[in-house]
Amino acid sequence: MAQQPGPRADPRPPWTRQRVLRAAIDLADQDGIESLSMRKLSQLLGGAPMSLYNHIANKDDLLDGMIDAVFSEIELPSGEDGWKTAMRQRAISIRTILSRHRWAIGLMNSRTSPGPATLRYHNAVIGSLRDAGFPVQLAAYGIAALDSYIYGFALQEQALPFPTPAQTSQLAQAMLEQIPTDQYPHFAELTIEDVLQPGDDHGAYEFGLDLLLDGLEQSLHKQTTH
Amino acid sequence: MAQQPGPRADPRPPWTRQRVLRAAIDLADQDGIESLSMRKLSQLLGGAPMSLYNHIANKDDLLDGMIDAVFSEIELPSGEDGWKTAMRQRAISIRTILSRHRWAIGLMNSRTSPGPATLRYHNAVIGSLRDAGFPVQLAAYGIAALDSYIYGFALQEQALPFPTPAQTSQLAQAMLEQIPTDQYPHFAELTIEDVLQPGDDHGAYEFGLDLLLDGLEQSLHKQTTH
DNA sequence: ACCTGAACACCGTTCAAGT
DNA sequence: ACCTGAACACCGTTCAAGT
Repeated sequence: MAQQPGPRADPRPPWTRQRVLRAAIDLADQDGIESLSMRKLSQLLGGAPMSLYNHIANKDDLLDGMIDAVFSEIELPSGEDGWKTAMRQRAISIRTILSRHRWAIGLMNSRTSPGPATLRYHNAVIGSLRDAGFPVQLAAYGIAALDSYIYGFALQEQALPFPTPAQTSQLAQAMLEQIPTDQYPHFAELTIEDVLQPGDDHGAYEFGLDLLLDGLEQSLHKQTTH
Repeated sequence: MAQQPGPRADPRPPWTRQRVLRAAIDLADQDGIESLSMRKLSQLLGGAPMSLYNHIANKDDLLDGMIDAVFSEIELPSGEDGWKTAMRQRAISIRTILSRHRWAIGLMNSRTSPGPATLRYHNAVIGSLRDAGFPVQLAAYGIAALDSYIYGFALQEQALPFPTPAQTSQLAQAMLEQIPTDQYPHFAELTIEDVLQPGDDHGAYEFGLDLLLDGLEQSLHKQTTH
């Protein structure tokens, strides 16, 4: 009986790269990327810091793996409902995922050795536009514009120190009270009339997104009718 | 004579907050934000780590000061040539400045105690749109869209590990050789036909920027003619 | 093949002591 | 008022030693 402890009995399952990555992502999700240290991670897994190096090369490799895991969470564009729908779904999917993995935003585009999920994803995104008739150059520009917007918006959302709109409003209120509002009337007005209003600003995201998508559609028509 | 050493003679001028911030920015510009440590900074200034704390409260305060200094470098919108020109100049100005201060990109929107230069800047940007007839809500959405694009584009440029297009092409070439290109044909095609071509892609930045500005102009007309 | 303790060269910051 | 050495609680990683 002691030889067959069953899957739940062992408090310390053997480490794998998968398990290490999962624990690292959970830690970063909960406590922020600045709390992710090799020492804390090993402690969370119930072992010594150096044991990690049997499954990952170093911290950089750890980050590469974490980012590839995040890319694997993004829904691939289906290609059935047209490029515009595909790009809108992509934008919304990334926003949702990055709200769970706020630490990932600055890293999604800065890893120089992309994993398989990252490559599959990028290939599908480009393919969605190319199949819809986008010339290579316009596809490149279009994706750069959309990605800039998507990651930039996420960057600004991540900058909010609290996840809920109510808490954010409260902080904005406190910030505003420390500022000489008569010197910055426009700033004060916009903060009061917009930032202090609750609501998760789904509107703001789609507003800019649609400006880009509609503009891209016009660019596509111009290029193809010439 | 020894009492009057002249400005160049003293190798260790007294530290001031100004001088500390300047040295910190220079260090971050040259070696990256991860190299900016209190210890290295104090060494650069020719003193002990703890001496820094006579001029700044802690590292967070140091970052606050650095970011406010970066905001002070951005040209304020003049307001004479219309909001569209003002916003385009703002976008180009930020891109130029963030190429010098790549470490700043992720921090511009995440500091919760904005300094005077930051407040003056934001107030001027909002004012530029409000004076042109933008309702508060549309100004807020418009700035959010533009800022997302501006910072997101900078984030992607910063992600490039080398500052010059030639070096970047070379790295992309090396990356591409390690990838099974037949599995990712769209990715390979775009990399070869776009990324590997030299040129600093001024075009890509203005392309997305104009999509947003033209779209914003249409939104403004719609709102004001109703 | 996988794990690990000790050690090294780093961090930011507190505290107490100097001038 | 400004500076600083020692100390504390942290880092990532190398190396040598275990099973």
